Amino acid sequence: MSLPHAILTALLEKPSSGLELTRRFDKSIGYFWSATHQQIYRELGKLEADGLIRTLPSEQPARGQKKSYEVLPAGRAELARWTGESQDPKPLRDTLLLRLRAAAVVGTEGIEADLRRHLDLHRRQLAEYREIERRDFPPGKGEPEDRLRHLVLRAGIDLETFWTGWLTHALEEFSELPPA
Amino acid sequence: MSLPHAILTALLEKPSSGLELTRRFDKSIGYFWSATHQQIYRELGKLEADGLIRTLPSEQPARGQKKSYEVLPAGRAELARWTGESQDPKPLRDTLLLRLRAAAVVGTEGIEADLRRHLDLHRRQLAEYREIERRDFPPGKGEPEDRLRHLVLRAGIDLETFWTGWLTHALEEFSELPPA
DNA sequence: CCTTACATGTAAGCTGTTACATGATTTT
DNA sequence: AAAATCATGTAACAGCTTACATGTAAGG
Repeated sequence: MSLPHAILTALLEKPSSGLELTRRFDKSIGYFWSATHQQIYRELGKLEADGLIRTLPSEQPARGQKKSYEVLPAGRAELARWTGESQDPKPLRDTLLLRLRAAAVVGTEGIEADLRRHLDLHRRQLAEYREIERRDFPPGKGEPEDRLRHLVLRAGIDLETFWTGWLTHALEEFSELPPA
Repeated sequence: MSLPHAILTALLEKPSSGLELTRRFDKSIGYFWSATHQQIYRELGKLEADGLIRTLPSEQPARGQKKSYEVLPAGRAELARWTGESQDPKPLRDTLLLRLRAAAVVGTEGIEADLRRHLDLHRRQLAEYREIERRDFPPGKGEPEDRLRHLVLRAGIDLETFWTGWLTHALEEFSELPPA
């Protein structure tokens, strides 16, 4: 149950409307926690009902009208509590690895092209992360909050580096495999 | 929708009962696709209803009695189709990275201890994978199926290597951060 | 006006999680 | 005979996905 906390974090960084949040979940936040607009609207309703956020007083709510939210003290407290809590890492669930394991049984027909496609996607993502790093985190120390955010971005960079490396290796293996 | 295909793969590798599958999902298969026994029993029912698997003829089904399944030709065909299909990689969803991002806003209270705990867990997992590699994949070429399975295990090893490296780096950063 | 983009929301279905229920087998 | 373990299953709920519905605002 992390979506409400992802939204609280986003709103603390900057009060936003549902659609603005959706946009931000397609970028920075979405790099490690994705969500659709339906998830976000539903969760905003719950958070408001629970008294963790409220609509900005300046704007009057109406259907089809923009409605921005900000975090209340109770919301900040809940986020701090959740952040400091001990949590177990979730077991991995990766379709591509599963498909490779299946391919060992039913044959590799068609999967090599998709490995190439994934490699390309991960290379693009890696390039994007590196560009963000160059732009937002110039060499030098910076504020503690920036160092934490840089650390998170570093995880993204290292993960994409892993995938591109592993996929490259996988494709080499395929080129040595007997043809189907 | 990958659980049925994970089960088909497991059953092709070896016909099994629900509980045996559950055990195997706690080990090898579960390293990249986890599932609880309730998910497995429900899915076995669906797969049987869809004519993709059947109970072994030798055993008569009864509540509380062991009931083993094997894959039918239609099941193998469906697995081959799914394996060769083009699929997009799922966006990352990682709670630890989210918590770090939240910590940049609400403070790092309590999170450092959990980073240490995660580092320890990932080190153990890495050691386990390396032991499996040593035991099951001795140097030398081997059969194509084995090379594919080795490739999958390699992904696990490289992923755990990434996490241990990144967590070590993260803890170094924390030691340089001003105390809360 | 008409279309497009913006903005919020409803509904249904599927997947995953947690707690519990029931019968069979083995051990003490 | 009781207790523990094996094995399968039911029920309820929470979370995510997909498709659709509704209204507003801006540009041509």
